[in-house]
Amino acid sequence: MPQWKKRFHDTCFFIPACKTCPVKEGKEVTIYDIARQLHISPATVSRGLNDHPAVSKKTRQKILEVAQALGYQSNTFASSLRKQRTNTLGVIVPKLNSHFVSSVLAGIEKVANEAGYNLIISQSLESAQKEVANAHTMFKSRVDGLIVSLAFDTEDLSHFQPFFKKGIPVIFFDRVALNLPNSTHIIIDNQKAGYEATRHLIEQGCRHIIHITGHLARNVYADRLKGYRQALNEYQLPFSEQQVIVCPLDEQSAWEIGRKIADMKPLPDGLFITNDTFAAICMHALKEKGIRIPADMAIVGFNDDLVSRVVEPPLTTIHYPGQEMGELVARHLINHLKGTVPLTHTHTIIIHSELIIRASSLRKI
Amino acid sequence: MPQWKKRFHDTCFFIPACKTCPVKEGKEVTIYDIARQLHISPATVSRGLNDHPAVSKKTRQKILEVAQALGYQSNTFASSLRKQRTNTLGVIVPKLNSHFVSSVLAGIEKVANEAGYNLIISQSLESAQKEVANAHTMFKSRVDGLIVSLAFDTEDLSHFQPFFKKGIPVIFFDRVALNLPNSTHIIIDNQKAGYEATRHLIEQGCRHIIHITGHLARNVYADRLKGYRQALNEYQLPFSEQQVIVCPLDEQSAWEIGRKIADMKPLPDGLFITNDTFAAICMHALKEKGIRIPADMAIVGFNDDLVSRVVEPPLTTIHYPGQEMGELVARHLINHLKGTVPLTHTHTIIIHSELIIRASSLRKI
DNA sequence: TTGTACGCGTTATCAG
DNA sequence: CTGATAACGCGTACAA
Repeated sequence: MPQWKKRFHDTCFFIPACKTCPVKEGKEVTIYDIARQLHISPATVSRGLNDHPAVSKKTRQKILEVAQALGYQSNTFASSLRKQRTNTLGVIVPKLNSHFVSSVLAGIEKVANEAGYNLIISQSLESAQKEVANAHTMFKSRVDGLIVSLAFDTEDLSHFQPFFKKGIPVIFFDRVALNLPNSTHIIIDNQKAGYEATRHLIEQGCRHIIHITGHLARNVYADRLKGYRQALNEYQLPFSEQQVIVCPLDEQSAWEIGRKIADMKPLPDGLFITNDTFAAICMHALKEKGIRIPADMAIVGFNDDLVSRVVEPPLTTIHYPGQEMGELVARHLINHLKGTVPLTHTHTIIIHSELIIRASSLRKI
Repeated sequence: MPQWKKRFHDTCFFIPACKTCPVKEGKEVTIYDIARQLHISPATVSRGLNDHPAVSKKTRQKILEVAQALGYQSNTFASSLRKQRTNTLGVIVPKLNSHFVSSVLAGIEKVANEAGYNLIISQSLESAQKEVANAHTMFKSRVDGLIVSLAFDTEDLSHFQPFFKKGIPVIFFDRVALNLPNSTHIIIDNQKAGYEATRHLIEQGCRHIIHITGHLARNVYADRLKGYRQALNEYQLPFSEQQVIVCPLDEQSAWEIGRKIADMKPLPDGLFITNDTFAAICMHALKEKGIRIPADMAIVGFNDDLVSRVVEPPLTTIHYPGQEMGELVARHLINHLKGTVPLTHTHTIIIHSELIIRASSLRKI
């Protein structure tokens, strides 16, 4: 007698209707329980549950019924152990607490769910060190694929090497690592966005525009700066290093820098800030010092976060579709995992972004 | 010869220095590889890696060295399968995109990490239906414990039954289910908070205060309403159903209701709104209609979200410590899992909250 | 202190 | 179409 049948209580072995035996209290229901119930082999049960073509309609039907009746739940661990795949995607983002990021996550989750993938989400809280820890956890969890938006100050990317070595696809969005070979990036055209934001300010009559941005190791900030300079250049406005303020884009520095700008002489007449929340706080600090927005100083932010619609005056900003980006990222990764699309070469996808003009930058010239 | 040794390449079996055999390219490193390298049994390796007391310092040392050298990663699936535990906690929250929630998550993550637990996070997006799906996923992922803050409109709680049946602890925070037996809840005193917010408005001279809140099936909203009524009662102010507006607390209804309130006759002189973002948008809508805050109408929000500090005027609100709450929740759950603390009876922990007074409600009486 | 042998629940392979 | 059997990698009685 095969080993697995031994688990069956002796007296019940030939009594299919015995409800007490196959499902022991407190024990998980397994394919063996189903198999015993139907007097077939576990192998057939497994096939039936996985829609294997080589199983008759009738048996499949019966298997599903009994599975249902017994409340069977496939054991992911056994399955993952055997299949060497987890059907899980990892996601590492800088912060969960932003409109953009949670839109992206919603998009990723939608696509992942539909494709039968689970998600492990973690935030680096803008710390490279925590990002390394998160990547490590993801690797240990043996995710089938990884989706990343880099932390503020990540420079060394070696924590992704294990993934590359093992052939686990890594795909970046927004805060990407373009110099990394064999990876896919999904971004907006940050240079263009920076250019348009700056040009808009210039067209509104600004001549002395300060640019506040984050760590230039991040593509998003470096490219927006390029766009800013391109616009200045095109309109033959002077540029000096002092016009660019690089800082951590957190709440505290927003207050500090807002106040510092209010004291600048000559007072700048335009601000291009790469973060809405930061811009909102700055604006607040400036108004406290009696500076009128946009009359004295026009402001453009970035991200179209909710806060941009709530501050006074409403903030001109750059909008880009988070949900869409998330869906695209997930779809891309999953297609690759399913072998539909080879992801061999470095690949960059650029999605649309647009300038949303609101009162914070609109003024008569 | 034991079965596992067979995997070893014949010519290498007695040659410990052979680097090619034990670690096959593309293959995972297992405890067998380490065992072969050291000519000991896999059992010893397993014990060594798990700090089992019955293993000599010397062998443990050697095991760790080789593990390090080979880049060994314990296989979670095999381990979980064997141990019947996953060392994973599930977290279901309504929305990731809020200051409060992401603070809580940061707290949970901190404690969970320290205790060696992994996290699976998912958002219900305020939909009961999605919450059910998420709970199901968590159950299939066989989390060791579950942390939940309920969605807006969840009424039926049967999706948590499988957890209770299987003895998996479920712990609620903020949006809890107090009528559920055998579960722990961590909350603030919402009635007290509601009372203090309302009393503050009354003390500022408000006599006709509107309360805007969410679905009263949720404890947080029901209790705040109680507090609101308690304050009115105490100051012998009249109460009618029309003074309470129950609505989905989303962006769109914020605009609508803000405008509706501006047209009310008589115009109310105070608003107590159970959500900062909603309050911020409302305030905006009211100001567009020429209503002065706080002179014509004083406003109190809830949550101390970042937006409350950025709107104009800054919003009086209720602050409660998200990070602390998260740490407490996680610590409680983990203590229970480790068997330190029995979580048998229904148990409620109340943590501190406070009214933060800002300009939106401050006026001369 | 260490080794042996087995089972956790699935799935892949091979043989009917 | 179905069954038997052997892994997947780990942890642990039981034995030595």
